[in-house]
Amino acid sequence: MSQVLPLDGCVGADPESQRIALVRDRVPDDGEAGALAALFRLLGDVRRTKILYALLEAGELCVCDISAAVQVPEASVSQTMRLLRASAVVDNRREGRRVYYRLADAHVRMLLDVCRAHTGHEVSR
Amino acid sequence: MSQVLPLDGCVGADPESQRIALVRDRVPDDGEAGALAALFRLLGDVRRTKILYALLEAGELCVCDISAAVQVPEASVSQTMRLLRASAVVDNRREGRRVYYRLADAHVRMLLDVCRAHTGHEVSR
DNA sequence: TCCTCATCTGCGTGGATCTTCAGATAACGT
DNA sequence: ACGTTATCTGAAGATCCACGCAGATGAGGA
Repeated sequence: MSQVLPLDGCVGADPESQRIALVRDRVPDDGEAGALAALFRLLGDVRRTKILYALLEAGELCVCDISAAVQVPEASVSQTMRLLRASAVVDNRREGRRVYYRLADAHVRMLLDVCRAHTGHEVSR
Repeated sequence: MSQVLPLDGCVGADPESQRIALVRDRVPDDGEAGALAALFRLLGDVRRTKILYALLEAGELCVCDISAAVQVPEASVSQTMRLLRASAVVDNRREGRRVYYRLADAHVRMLLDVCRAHTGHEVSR
């Protein structure tokens, strides 16, 4: 493990440093920050991003449909969906030999919308 | 480049496959998906996540303040901020020998809020 | 001008992650 | 029960990226 930082530099004993101490206490700890980062990292892949936006458009798709929609081998899609489902980003529903996937909740849809808005490729609705 | 997939599997010529074709056209292309994924990936790191939430709390912090708040060497913070600034996730302002960073816009703040809400660590406001 | 402090940059290494292949499992129709 | 189709799983190889050090740059004060 890394030793505690000396806390030198421009930080002194002024009221300013007390403000920093307050911020330090409110910053997410390793556990929470890890969970938050894991969610973002899950969305941070071109293939997964395409799949998620396909689901955002279509509402519900099975593996072979996703494969056709984003031009990715079915085995890869399946593996990707496992990751997304493990982190509750998507839900699944079995119907016969097909497994249909959909975005898990409104939070995920909101993340996708806000991100697209930020990058400027906003969709005219 | 990768050859086009055979499009076999469960996809036929039914109206269903036409729906899939429509979805395929609306899925972000490699360029846009790359930009979207890059933004998410940028947020998908424990260190960066902590820094961003620190900025969300504090509003504006200089490199040495961030270093103290998240317990990370200043050089590492500096390097991290360069990445975040390159993708317009944060803005910076120079004042004397200090450089103050802040979250770039409301979109970023919204992403952080929604993500925190999804992981269940919601803040009481 | 010289010195100090805050910040920035380049490089090498280690670890984590994505991709693909090949086979296993599950469900349906006959 | 058998064969076919859709989906899932495990492992190996290649790739990418973060981390930390060590030195460079820029700004301010004496």
